[in-house]
Amino acid sequence: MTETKSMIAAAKTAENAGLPAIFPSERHDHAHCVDQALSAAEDICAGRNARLTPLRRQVLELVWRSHEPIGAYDVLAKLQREDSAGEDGRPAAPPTVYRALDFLLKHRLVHRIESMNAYVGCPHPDSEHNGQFLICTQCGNAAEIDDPAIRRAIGEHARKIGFTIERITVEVSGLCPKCSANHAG
Amino acid sequence: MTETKSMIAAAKTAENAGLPAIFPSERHDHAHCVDQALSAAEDICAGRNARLTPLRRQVLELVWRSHEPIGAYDVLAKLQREDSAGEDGRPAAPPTVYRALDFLLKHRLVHRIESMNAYVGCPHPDSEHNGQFLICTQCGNAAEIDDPAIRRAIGEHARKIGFTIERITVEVSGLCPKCSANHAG
DNA sequence: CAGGTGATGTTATAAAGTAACATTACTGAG
DNA sequence: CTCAGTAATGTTACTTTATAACATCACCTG
Repeated sequence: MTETKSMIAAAKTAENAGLPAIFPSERHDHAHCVDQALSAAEDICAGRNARLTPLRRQVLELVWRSHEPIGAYDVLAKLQREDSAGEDGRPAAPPTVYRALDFLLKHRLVHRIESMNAYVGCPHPDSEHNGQFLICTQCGNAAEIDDPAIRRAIGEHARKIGFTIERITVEVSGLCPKCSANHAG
Repeated sequence: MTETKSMIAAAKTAENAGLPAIFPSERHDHAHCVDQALSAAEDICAGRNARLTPLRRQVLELVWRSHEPIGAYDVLAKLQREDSAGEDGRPAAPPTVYRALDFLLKHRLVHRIESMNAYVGCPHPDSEHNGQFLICTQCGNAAEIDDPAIRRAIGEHARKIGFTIERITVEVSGLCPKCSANHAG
C-alpha cells in the first residue's frame, strides 16, 4: 500500500457520496478490471438468456480495454487489427460493430456518451440506470456516477410540470480531480 | 382567454419552480416569439460588439422558426430554398451553416442538443448557462429549463470528488405534458 | 486607398451511422 | 438426425453529420 494522503482523502469524499472511487487511480489494474467486467457481462447475459457471442464479447472487451470513451470506428479498427492476425477474410464492416454496440447498449453493458459520439463500458450493468458522466477534457477519462440527488432533482422538475421521463442524459465535462490538481499546481 | 383549469394549474406549477411556461401553449404566437428572439439577439450582439450578420441572423431565424430542434442540414436546405428565390449563385454549402451555428452557439443564441444532433433557439440568451432540456419524443418539442436544484446537485457532486466543471449537458427525453395526457387519455 | 482582419464561398473529404439483402449459425420440433 | 425457422453476422452501398483547406469578399482603420 503506497496511498498518499490526498488519495485517501479523495477516496473518502467519494465514499461520502455513497459511490465507489470513480476515476481510475494510479494503481488501477486494467487487465483485471476488464476481466471482471467481461465475466460480469457473461453472468448477466446468461441470466437474461441473451447471447454474448464471441463478436459481442470482443467488442465489449475492446470498449473496456480503451478505458476511455471510444468511437465506433476506433472499435472497428481495433477489431480489424485483431482479426487480421493470420486471417484471410475481408475486414469487418461498420454494421458489425454497430450491431454489437446496439446489443451491448440494450443490455446496458456499455453506455453511449452523446456529446462525444463514443462508447464506454458500464461498471455496474446489473442495476437499472442510464448513466451520468463526468468527462475529463484533459485526460479523456470518463467516470460514470449515479447520484440519486441528481436524479431526484430532475425527476422533481419533471413531475412538477407533468413531463413523463423516459431517458436521462447527464454529461458533465471538465477536469477530473487529478487534472484539476495538476492544473492548479 | 380560453384557458382551461389544467392549463392554469400547469402554469402555476411552472411558476412555482421559478420558470416561465416552457412547452409552447396552443395560443403561442410563433411569428411574434421569433421576432422577439431576433431583436433580443441583436441587442445582445450589439452589446458584445459581435456581428450578427444577415447570414447569421437568417440562420438564427430559421432555427427559431422551426421551434423544434432542427438539424444543420435542414437549416441548410431551408436556407437554400429562401436564397434561391430569384437568385443565380450556387446554393450554400455546409460550412456556411456550421459557421453561423458556431457563432450562435458561442454567443448562446442557440443550443445544441447532443442526443439529437440538432439545434434550438435559446429563450434567454442573456444569462450564463448551458441548457437543460426536456425533449418530447412524441411531438418533438424541446423545452429549455434552467433548474438551480439540478445545477446544484451536479455541482455538489463534482465538488465532493474534486471535479472542476466546465460544461453541463442535461437532456431528458420523454413525453411533454400534453402528449403525456393524450397518451393516458 | 492600402492592408489587415473577419466573414463567407467553394471544393473536397472525413467521421458517424444505417438500409437492405445475402449468408451463416444456432435451436427446437418432428 | 434433419429440416425449418429465427437470430446473428457478412457485405455492399449509401445517408447524415461535420470539418479541413484554401479562395474570395467585405469592412474598418490608419
